[in-house]
Amino acid sequence: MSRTNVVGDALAQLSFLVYGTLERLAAEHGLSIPQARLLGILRDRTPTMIELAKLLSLDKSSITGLVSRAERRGLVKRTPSATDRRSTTVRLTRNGRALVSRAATQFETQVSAFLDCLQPSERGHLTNLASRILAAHASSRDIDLFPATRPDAPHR
Amino acid sequence: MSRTNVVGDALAQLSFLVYGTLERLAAEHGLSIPQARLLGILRDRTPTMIELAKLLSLDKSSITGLVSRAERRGLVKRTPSATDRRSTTVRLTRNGRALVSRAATQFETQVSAFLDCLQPSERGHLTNLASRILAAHASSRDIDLFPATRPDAPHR
DNA sequence: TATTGTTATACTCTATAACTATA
DNA sequence: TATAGTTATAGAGTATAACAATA
Repeated sequence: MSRTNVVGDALAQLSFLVYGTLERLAAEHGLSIPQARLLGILRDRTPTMIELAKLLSLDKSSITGLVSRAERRGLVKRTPSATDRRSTTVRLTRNGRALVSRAATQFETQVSAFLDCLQPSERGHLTNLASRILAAHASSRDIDLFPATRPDAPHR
Repeated sequence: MSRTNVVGDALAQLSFLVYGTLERLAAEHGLSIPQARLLGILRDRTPTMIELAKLLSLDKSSITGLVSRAERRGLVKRTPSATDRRSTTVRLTRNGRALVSRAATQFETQVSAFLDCLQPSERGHLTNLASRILAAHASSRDIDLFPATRPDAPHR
C-alpha cells in the first residue's frame, strides 16, 4: 500500500481489522468464518443449496459439506422444498439461532469498542459510507442485499 | 448481523468484500490468502520459521507446509541461519518478489475502485475515520497482508 | 435437455503431539 | 533442559468431475 493510495490502504486495513475480529470471535463459539457466514445468512433467509452457493460465492459441492457439518452440530436443518422435489431448503434450528444471536451481539460489542474513538455522528457517517460502497458493489453484481424487503426477486 | 446491528453488519460485509477481492485476485495469480500473506510479509523481512509463525499467528508446524509449498513453486527459498544451526531463514526469490509486486498493485487498484461511488470529500472523510480507528489499534493486531511499506526503500 | 444436489477425489490450510537436532 | 524445525495425523474447507433424481 503506497502513499498514493491512502484511501484504499485505510479501507483495506480496516477490513482486515474487522475480519480478524470476526474470526477470533467466531472461534470462541467454535465456529469458522464460513460457518459463521452461513449462520449469518440464515438469520433472515431460508435459501436452497444453490442459493447458498450464490450468496457465499462457493461451488454447490462446497455447500453440501458446509451445511452437513453445521447440521451434524445441530445448528441448521435441511428441509425438502415444497415446490421442487430436486431442491432442499436450509434453515436455522433453535440452537443455531441462539448461537448466531449471541455471536452477533458480541461482535457488535467488539466493533463498537473499537469505534469508541469516534463521535456518535461519525459512527453513523461511517456506516453510511460503508453501506453505500456495499450497495454500489451489490447492484453492479445483481446481488440481493435485503431479500426480506423484496417481494418477488426474479432470477436471472 | 441482523438489521439492528447496523454498524457491525456494514463493517462485516465490507470486510468480506475487501477480503473476497484479495482472495479472487490472489487466485488469479495462483495464490491462496495464506500464501499471499506469506509473500507480503517477506517483501521487507527475512524471518525465521518461528518468526513467521508469530507474524502470521500460526503454529510452527503450519509454517512448515506453507513455506514448503511456496518453495516448491519457486517463490521463496530456505536458507540456513548463519548464527544458529537450528534456524532457517526464509526469503523471496526473484520470481516471488515479482509476483507479489504485481498482485499488490492490482489489489490497490481494485480496492480504490470500490470508492468510485463516493464523492472526493467523502473519500477523505472515510480515510479520516478509518485511520483514526486503525491508529487506536495500531499495536493491538498485526493482520499484515501487505504491510505498509516505506516510501520506496530498496530491497536487497 | 437442463437443473438440483450429492459423492468421489485431490488439494490447501490448520492444529496437536511426537520426534530430531542443536543450543 | 529448552528451542527450532519437521513429521504424522486428523479435520475443515474448497473445487472439479461424475452421477442420480427431478424438472
